[in-house]
Amino acid sequence: MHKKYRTGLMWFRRDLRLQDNAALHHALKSCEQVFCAFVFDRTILDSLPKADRRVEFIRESLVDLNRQLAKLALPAGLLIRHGTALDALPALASRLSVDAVFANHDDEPCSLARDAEVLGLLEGADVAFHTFKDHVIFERQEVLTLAGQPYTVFTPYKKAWLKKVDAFYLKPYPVEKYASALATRPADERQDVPALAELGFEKTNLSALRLPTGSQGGEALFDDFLDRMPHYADTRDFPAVKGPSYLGVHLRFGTISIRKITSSALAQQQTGSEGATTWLSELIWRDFYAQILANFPHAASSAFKPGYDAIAWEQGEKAELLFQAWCEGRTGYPLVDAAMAQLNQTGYMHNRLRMVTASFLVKDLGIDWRWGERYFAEKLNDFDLASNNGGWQWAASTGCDAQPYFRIFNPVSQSEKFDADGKFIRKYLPVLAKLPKAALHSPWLASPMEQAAADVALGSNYARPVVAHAEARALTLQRYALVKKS
DNA sequence: ATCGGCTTTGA
DNA sequence: CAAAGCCGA
Repeated sequence: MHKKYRTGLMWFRRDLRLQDNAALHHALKSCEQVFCAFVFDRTILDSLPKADRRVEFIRESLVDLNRQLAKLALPAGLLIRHGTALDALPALASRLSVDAVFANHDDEPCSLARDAEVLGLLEGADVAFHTFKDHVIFERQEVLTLAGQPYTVFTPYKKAWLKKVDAFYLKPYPVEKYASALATRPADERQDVPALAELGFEKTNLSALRLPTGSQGGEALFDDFLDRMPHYADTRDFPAVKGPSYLGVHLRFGTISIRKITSSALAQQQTGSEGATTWLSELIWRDFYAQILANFPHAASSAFKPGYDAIAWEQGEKAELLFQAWCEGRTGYPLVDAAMAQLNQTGYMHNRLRMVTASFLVKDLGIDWRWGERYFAEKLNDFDLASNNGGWQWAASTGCDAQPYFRIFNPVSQSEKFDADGKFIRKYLPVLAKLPKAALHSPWLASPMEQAAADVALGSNYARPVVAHAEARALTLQRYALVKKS
């Protein structure tokens, strides 16, 4: 059988799986032999904290990937580099005498710029660079309005998405049956994955969190979610309930196939499952925001709606202190503080709470949404620029299809509604655990006797509210009213 | 070009 | 039930 290339290189990035992988599939089909590589990219890694759960997640997922490669074709395995992509890719291509490099799309602005540079370098060395859609169902300009423009409102986008989706777009890209094209890893390459310390990182509490890594972990989590999917619509809003799929981090690093889980959601939807419909909607949100970022990259650094960059956010020392209090979960609003504790301790935050904490930062503290966006970017295991940015802009009312600015979450009613018996708050704020249910959502309203009986001393072992919500709300309405005049 | 409709609400 | 403003057909 004649193939287009003799030797290819599969460059893994945010697609750390062998099942249903577009670029790998195409590489194996078009090359007689395919090497597999991963680069721990210093341009990304060097700015991360020394203990970062994502780096550990990636490393463990690579161990899994490496093991699976060996299982598929014994002499195969990952070639791992610690450096910059700009150095490593041309070097690998030259060392292995590669005719073409294969990778999956990553449409974040920095990644696109990096890939453009890599393309230039490879072209100069007469090496082809092929990239493929892999981590969304529809990307870039695939779903457009009748006028041929990208959608900026979710609901019509979703309708068009659902109309367009069919078996063709959900078909897996098989890998296993082409495994014979996997190349033998050169004998002088190390066979294991570097330890965290070798990469300059420290161990985190990842293993204690029992967050399964690698595509094996992704599959296990998805299997676990399948039984819960029918209840998703009823359970997803309550942070104390195991309602969500917890697949965010696996979608982020490609340790689960979006086509596989979307097919499953669509199939369950056919059976009339409301939960599947709601969950599918969440997957479509992910495509929506990826598409927004690809078509409107300015949103990565400024308000989607230009006028909103004129808002005068709080600045200076007072704002810094309030921001610190928010980051560390010391705002005095239990649901907000418990949510931030969850983020800080686990790298995960329940989606409902992402909205609550974002709304609180922007609309109660009057702080620039980008500060919060940056903090989430540093802490979230499942951090994805497109979704994180979209979520923050939505909460700040600066985005496309944003929440109207006068809609301001009330942190106490959200707490009463979505953590009614305080199970979540008690878990992450044990200091409040003894407060009766009625006092838990707004401890400052509890009588001194009640507080004392629960060993709560406001201003000492738990914060007093840093702002009064009603006043903050009024201020925010003023702050945003100025936008209309610009 | 008009018009229905807009994830997640607050009071 | 009130609260902009504009997207998308």
